Amino acid sequence: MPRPRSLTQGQIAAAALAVIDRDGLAALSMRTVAGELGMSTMALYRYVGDRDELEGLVVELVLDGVDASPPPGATWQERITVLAGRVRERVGAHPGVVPLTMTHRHRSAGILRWSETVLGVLAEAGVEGPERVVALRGLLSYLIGAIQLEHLGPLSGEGTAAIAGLPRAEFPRMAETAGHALLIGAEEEFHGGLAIVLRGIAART
Amino acid sequence: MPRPRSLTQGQIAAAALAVIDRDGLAALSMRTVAGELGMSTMALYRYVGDRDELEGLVVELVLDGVDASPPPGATWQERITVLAGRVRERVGAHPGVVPLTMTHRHRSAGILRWSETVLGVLAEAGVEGPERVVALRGLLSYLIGAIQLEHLGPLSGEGTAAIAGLPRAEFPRMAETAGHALLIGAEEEFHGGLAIVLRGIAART
DNA sequence: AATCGTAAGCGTATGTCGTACGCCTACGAG
DNA sequence: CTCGTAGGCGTACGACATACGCTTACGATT
Repeated sequence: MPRPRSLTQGQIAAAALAVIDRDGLAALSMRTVAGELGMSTMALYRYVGDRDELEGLVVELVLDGVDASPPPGATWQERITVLAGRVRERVGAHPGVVPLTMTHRHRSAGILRWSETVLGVLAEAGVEGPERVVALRGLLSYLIGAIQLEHLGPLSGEGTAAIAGLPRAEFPRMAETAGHALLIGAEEEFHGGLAIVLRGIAART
Repeated sequence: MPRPRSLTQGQIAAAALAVIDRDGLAALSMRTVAGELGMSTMALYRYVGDRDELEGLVVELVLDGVDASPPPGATWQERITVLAGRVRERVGAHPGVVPLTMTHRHRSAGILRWSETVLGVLAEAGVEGPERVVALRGLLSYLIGAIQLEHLGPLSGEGTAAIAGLPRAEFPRMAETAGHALLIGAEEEFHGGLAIVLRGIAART
């Protein structure tokens, strides 16, 4: 009977994501998103309860875009690598939302499906019971940390600069390591770390 | 010649940390910290350039409290476990600062010393060159992710509730896994995941 | 075709935030 | 005793989230 809604939550989320992608996370506000949609600020509150919920929708939009279907791959390690890569790729396409993903991760049905698929692959690999819980959480921990390190770590090269300027006498290993670090790309680093975790799961006692 | 400073940056950071520990991260503002110190709001700006710098000081205070001395332990795995545990313990004592640690991590000299020590232990273990960089970053990724998962994951049990209410038919593995998850404490989960990473480093090709 | 209840959409207002700017004043060197 | 410097503070401004109440478009009913 009443007036129909003119926008879906998906359109709201898309507008917010557009603001973040264009002007950065700091530019996200109820005003900017409303402006992006051509509505007044308060009209937005007919669609979302508060700013927090808006952020949740953005994360949902990004994370639900992750393909959770069982991936190709000869071994279970390859399959999990594909699955992890999908998350990294999708989130990496919108670096601004990285800080939001942690707090709103649980709202995404897509990421739950993704977890379900990962658990299936782990089961294939013979990982069972509590061991499988620990493996999944370990994998998730690495994935979260690695993505954050990749996108929030340098922060305009501040970190790299700090390490480069370290007193070599007091930090001999760091200085040496910084040299090696230059030879390694982000991609290689991510997959190298992931390979460590996968070897660790495979080599369970 | 001029009037001497009446406060150190350490005292400022301690006041801010007290606010966070008592009233949560959301309560942190220039006004509340100034109030905690018994000064006016603007007096604070004689000590810190802006809010961002204040946050950096808090992270520094927390992270510099991590003992970076070479730890006891028969094997290198045990030594790294002790080192990682120190960070988890220290940060876990101030859960409110967890969201700040990622963005301001690099400002802490203490965490650099900690990294130096970790690199030393990895060297002992025979991990060299670029392989050592990947191992350190992998370890860091896991540590960051695990700590965040531990402190931002449940968020008033919202995540657990969401998983518990999942349609069993569509998410058979998740349902099964949730059951196992109840048997595992946070401590056990953290060390289990860390053990995976350490096994993965040990089993390097 | 006329009516009317409902919810969409908006304008205004409040309180909080970070912080720019300028004044006053305590201090220690001369 | 004096005076330049820098510490400390009050006021003010613009941006923010959001509570509240008004107006208006719509579609189901008459």
